[in-house]
Parts: sequence; structure tokens; C-alpha cells
Amino acid sequence: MLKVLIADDHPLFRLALRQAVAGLDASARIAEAADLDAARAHLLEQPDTDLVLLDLHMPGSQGLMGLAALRAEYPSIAVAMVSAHDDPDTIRRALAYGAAGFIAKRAALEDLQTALRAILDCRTWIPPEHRAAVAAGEVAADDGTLAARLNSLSPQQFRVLTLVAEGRLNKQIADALSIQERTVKAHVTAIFEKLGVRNRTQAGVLLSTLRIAAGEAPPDAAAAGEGRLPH
Amino acid sequence: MLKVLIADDHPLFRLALRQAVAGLDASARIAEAADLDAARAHLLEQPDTDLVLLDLHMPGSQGLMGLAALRAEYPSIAVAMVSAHDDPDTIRRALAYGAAGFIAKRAALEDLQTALRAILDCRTWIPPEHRAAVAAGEVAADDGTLAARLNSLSPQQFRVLTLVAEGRLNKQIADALSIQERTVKAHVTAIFEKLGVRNRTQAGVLLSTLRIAAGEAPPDAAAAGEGRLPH
DNA sequence: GCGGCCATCGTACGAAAGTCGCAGGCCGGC
DNA sequence: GCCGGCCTGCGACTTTCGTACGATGGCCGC
Repeated sequence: MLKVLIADDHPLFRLALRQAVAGLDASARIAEAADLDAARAHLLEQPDTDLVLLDLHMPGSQGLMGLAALRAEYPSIAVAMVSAHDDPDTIRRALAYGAAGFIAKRAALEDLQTALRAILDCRTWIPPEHRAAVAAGEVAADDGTLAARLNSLSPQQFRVLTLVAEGRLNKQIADALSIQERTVKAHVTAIFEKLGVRNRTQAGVLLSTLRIAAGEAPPDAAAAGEGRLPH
Repeated sequence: MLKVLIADDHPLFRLALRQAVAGLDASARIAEAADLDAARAHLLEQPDTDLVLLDLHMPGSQGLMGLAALRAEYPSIAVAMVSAHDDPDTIRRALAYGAAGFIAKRAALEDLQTALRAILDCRTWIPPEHRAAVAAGEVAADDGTLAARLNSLSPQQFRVLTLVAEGRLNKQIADALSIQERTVKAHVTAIFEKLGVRNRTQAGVLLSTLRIAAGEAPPDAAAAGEGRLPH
């Protein structure tokens, strides 16, 4: 039986996605999560979920952060990105980090279902209007290697890395994960090795490249004149 | 006499900007720099430069990094951003970090000159087609406070911060700036205070938010089919 | 089964990081 | 002109990091 998790902080859009999935497979079991923690909690209980539809911007997961986190923790679960911010570069990066597809939020219901069908059929999906552009540019070299390196981290190592990037002390990380500080150090050293960095600051900065500058202001409101502030 | 520095890694576009400036003021003294270090070196010798035209993406300065660096080091010099990647959010952030204006690379020569005229007249310039959108959204709250905090750093502190964010050791920073390690530590502590963080990792991650995911793949090449890799 | 990777812990040590107080110089306000 | 504030620069001390030598058990694919 198809099990899908919809992770999006926008209730209305969750509804839309739910309809799309239900329309494809009425027997599908569909769960929802409004933030990354909720999504992870759900996957903990339902590790046999088939597909996660993950918004690019939601609490606890700016940009590709959530994608990388889920891929690290549940390598076997397919994750498709869903976003309004769909430039070729972002799509390319998402795929490099193991996304099963990229669904544009502006898509119509039937397009959405086409995309879902493709992804459930194990074909990576890209919005048709972006295929050319995505294929044109390669993944930036350093971003590709970064993706490979992050994917080489074990789940636990990735958790440690996220906490390191938050600026936590080894001791605090140990408490958070209920392990000894000594073990945290071992993980940290292993992470440095895999990421090719020399200290935790570089590791944190490296991970932070997964964030993507948020997009889009609502297209409304009146015009603004030129300012007159002296420089 | 008008003194302008054009900082862009694309020679052709430097030429175009040079023409635009020269067309406005034939007596202007125009310098060029292909990367941020060259730009800073030039400003060191010509601190009375009136305006810097800074590309959003160039070696040594991804995103708003260079803007913040120049603003920190030469608060009195106007810096206008020049970029192809001109979404409202980016423009808003650039202004929050003290940009004197935002010039779209796709603009025609006369539009470019209009923009330059406005900026030299101490009016902040925004591409007309984006004024509404820029005014519509506010700067994200945390981004605004980050801008304020970064602006409160002294030039030397900002230099230290950039080196910290590169993962350098205090000793290395001391050598690079020709000061004592102890002094570096004092700066680092002051930086923590101003940024509201507790250690260098958080500081580095914070600074890294100035980077902006690069944009644009060249609009060419053939279409790409759907992949067929299993998840 | 065996090599491989993963996760977990022990001990110890050198090297960083981060905190304490202190002082000269420059600038703007009172 | 004097004062306060900020930037800059400096010694000694505590905590944390990072790495060195380890070791054990579990899981998985060849």
C-alpha cells in the first residue's frame, strides 16, 4: 500500500497535494507534517513510507537542509522537493542531493499528478519547462563533491554535523544524543575526514551552504518611489 | 572629479559599465577590478573613490559578502550592486546591507545611465519593474537585525570575522593581519558580543548567510528526458 | 565466515579557543 | 578643553577542541 508523507508548512497546499495523491491512488495512506521535526517524528514511526513530498522552505529546513537530513537518515525513502522557487540551479542541486524529483508549486493539478506518477514509477521528475536548462548546466563542481561528501555521512554523523553547525559544544551534543562526549569527538573527527575540512567552523559553514536564500515577495502592493537617503 | 570603481569578473560587462559611466561624465576616472581583492587593493590606494559598482557574483565575493565587506571597511563609499540575479528579496537584502542601489545587468544603456545618475545624486536606485515588489515585503526580521549587527562591526572586526568564517585559527588570523593572537581573541570576543553568538562556529555560519545561491544556467542546449534511476 | 563500516566507550595530551583585567589613541559631544 | 566611548593592542588562566594510541560489539555483503 502506498504511504506518502506531505511535509509543507502551508495547510492549503498540503490539502492540494493530498488531493493530488488521493486522486492517483484512493487507497494511499497520506500523512502530513508542518515542520521538519514533525516529518522526522512521523518517519520514525512509519519507516516504510514510500515517498516524502518536502517543501523547500519550512520551519527547521531552509533550502536543501531537510532533503539532506532525510536522505541521510532514511536513504531508502524517496524524497521529492516541492517548491515555488524553481530556478534551474536549485533543481540541479536538489537532484545532486538525491531528490527523487522536483515539483513546481505553480503546477496545475493534472501536471502535479503526472509528476507524482513519474516519481512513484521511480523516474526522476523535472518540470518540463526546466528540463533543458537543468540539463544544460552541470552541477557546479564543488557543489557536486559537497553533495557526494554529505551523502557519505552516516545518519548519526549527519545529526552530529547539524548540531555542530548550530554551534553546540561536544558536551551538549553528547547530551542531546545520549552518548558520551568521547563518542561525539570520534564522530566529529570522522566528519572532518569525510568533508575534507580541518575544524568545526569550516564544517558548519559547509553545511550552511545547503540553505537557499528564500524567494518571492507576494506580487501586490503599491509602487515605491526612489529613496533620498544620502549614502 | 568623479572616481568610480567597477568590480566585475566579466570583462565585457566591465566595458559596458565603463561606457555608461563615461557617457555620463567624460572626465570621470574609472578603475576596474576583476575580483574582490583587487577592488579592496584599489580602494586602499584611492580611498576617495565616489562609487563602487559591485557584481553580486565574483571571485572572493559570493552574494552580499563583498557588499558587507566594503561597507564595513569604507563606510563612506557608496556601493551599488550590479547583477543579473535580481529578485525582490535579494534587492531588499542588498539595501538592508547598505547598498546605494541595485542595477539589473539586463538593463539597456540608457536605463543604466539613469540608474547611475540617480545613485550619484544620492538617491537609492531600484529597477522600476521591481519597486512595487521590493516595497511590498519587509526585510525578514532576523535578516534586518543581522544587517544591523554586521554594520555595527568595526572594519578590523569584520576582517577578523571573515577569516574566522574561513575556519582559520586565531594564530593564522594574527599573522594575516600582523597583530598578536591575543588581540585577535579580543576582537573575536567583541564580535561574539555584537553578533549575539557564543562561539566562532555560530559566527561563521551567521556570516555565511550573506552568500546567495548563484543563479542562471546559460539558456541553451538540448532538452533532457526523464531519468530512470531507481530511488 | 570474514573483511568492512558503523557506533560506542577509555585515557591522555598538545593545541586551540575563550574569558579576565588593563592601557594608549582617536573622535565627537558637552 | 575635558570626558566618555570605541577601537586597538597586549599578558595569564581555564575550558574546549582535536587527535593520538587504543578496544568492543553489531550489521551486511561477498
